[in-house]
Amino acid sequence: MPRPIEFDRDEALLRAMSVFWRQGYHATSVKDLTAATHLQPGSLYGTFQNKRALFIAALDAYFSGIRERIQTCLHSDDSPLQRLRTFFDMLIEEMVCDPDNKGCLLVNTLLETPAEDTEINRRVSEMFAEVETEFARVLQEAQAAGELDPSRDPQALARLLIAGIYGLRVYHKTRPDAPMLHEIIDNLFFALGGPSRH
Amino acid sequence: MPRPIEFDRDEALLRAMSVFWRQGYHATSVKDLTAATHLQPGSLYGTFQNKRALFIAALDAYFSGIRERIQTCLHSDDSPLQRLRTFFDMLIEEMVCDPDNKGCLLVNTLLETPAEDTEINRRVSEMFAEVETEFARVLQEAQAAGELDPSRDPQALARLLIAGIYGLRVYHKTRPDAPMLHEIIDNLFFALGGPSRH
DNA sequence: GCAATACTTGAGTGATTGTTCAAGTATTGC
DNA sequence: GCAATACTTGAACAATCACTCAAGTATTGC
Repeated sequence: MPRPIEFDRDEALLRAMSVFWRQGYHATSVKDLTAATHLQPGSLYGTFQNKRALFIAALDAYFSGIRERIQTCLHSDDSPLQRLRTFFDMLIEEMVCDPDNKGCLLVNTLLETPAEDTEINRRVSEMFAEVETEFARVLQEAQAAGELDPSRDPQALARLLIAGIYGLRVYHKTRPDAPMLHEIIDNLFFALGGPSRH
Repeated sequence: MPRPIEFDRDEALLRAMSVFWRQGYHATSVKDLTAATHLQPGSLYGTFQNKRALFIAALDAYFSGIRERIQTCLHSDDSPLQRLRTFFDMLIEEMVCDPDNKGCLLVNTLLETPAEDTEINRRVSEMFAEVETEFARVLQEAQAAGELDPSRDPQALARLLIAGIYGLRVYHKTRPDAPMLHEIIDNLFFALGGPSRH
């Protein structure tokens, strides 16, 4: 009996995410959002409570896209360490190919959000914790395969790799140079034991 | 003949910097700035052109504080690698002790500023380039002292260390845990060759 | 066709944004 | 004490902010 919704909620969410990604939360106005989503303020607020809630929904949408690509990358039939290496190579490729140089919405959000905002900080932290767990799992596989010294702590090394993602993301902002970023990862993988096996 | 300025320009700048540091550029209003500096809008704009120029001045003030501490740290009479290590330990101590968990104004700025804003991005990038050069110099010393494999590229390793700073800064936002951050640096220094000598 | 339903519209809310500027005031050289 | 100088003040600016809501409109079950 009711009039059906005309627009695609998910498509609007993706468009909103794209704006937040490019500009950050504070620099994005509701006007920007209505323009990007082609939604009137009324529809926007009817669908997503308010600007903040829309932002949080955008964070979730962003991460679910990431999660997918991480899974396929870390479950290929390459060797464990090679899979991790491929992940970082892919990350660099993505960064370098982005003409807007937007970086990662999650990392940007971590630094834009004040520490008092526990909800957003917790949410994003948990997302990276999930990736960290995946990394640790692959590192354990590497130990089982004899690729990684069994005396090393996989969880600790997973944290190093996560910090490596952060490092890449910020470094890229200062100097978007693919070979140089690859070299940073070469040297980071040195920490996993021995020279890179490229 | 003219009436002398009543307030201390540098003190006002430091107060403004503190607000930008805590809240970021966009989240800081001119009202926040007048409140923090105890300056009326007129005096603020008379002294520092506008909000943006004040922000850039704050970035410079922030970095000159950093530069000083880096210099003393990297010129102690410890061994070269130990000096680098001490720098990172100091960095972690600072981060953990900050009750506001503000992070680094420069890193925060890098991620908040869109890539189109070349002026601010260039300025901050150059600041880190200066630190990178210092790191490379110390790493060369380490090679001369037999602490670092002479076949490694000091400049490349300096970039890894800079990325390490970035990594720490972001990781700290997700989990402010000192021992864990130290462990990340332990593992990062693994990449410089061999286990940490702590 | 007729209620009933609820999505869409966009003008309008008050608050806040960054910025300006004329009026007021304090100091100095003479 | 008197100009001359210029710093200080804060009200006021237009623009924008996030957000609301009554009016308009399209669809459905009957």
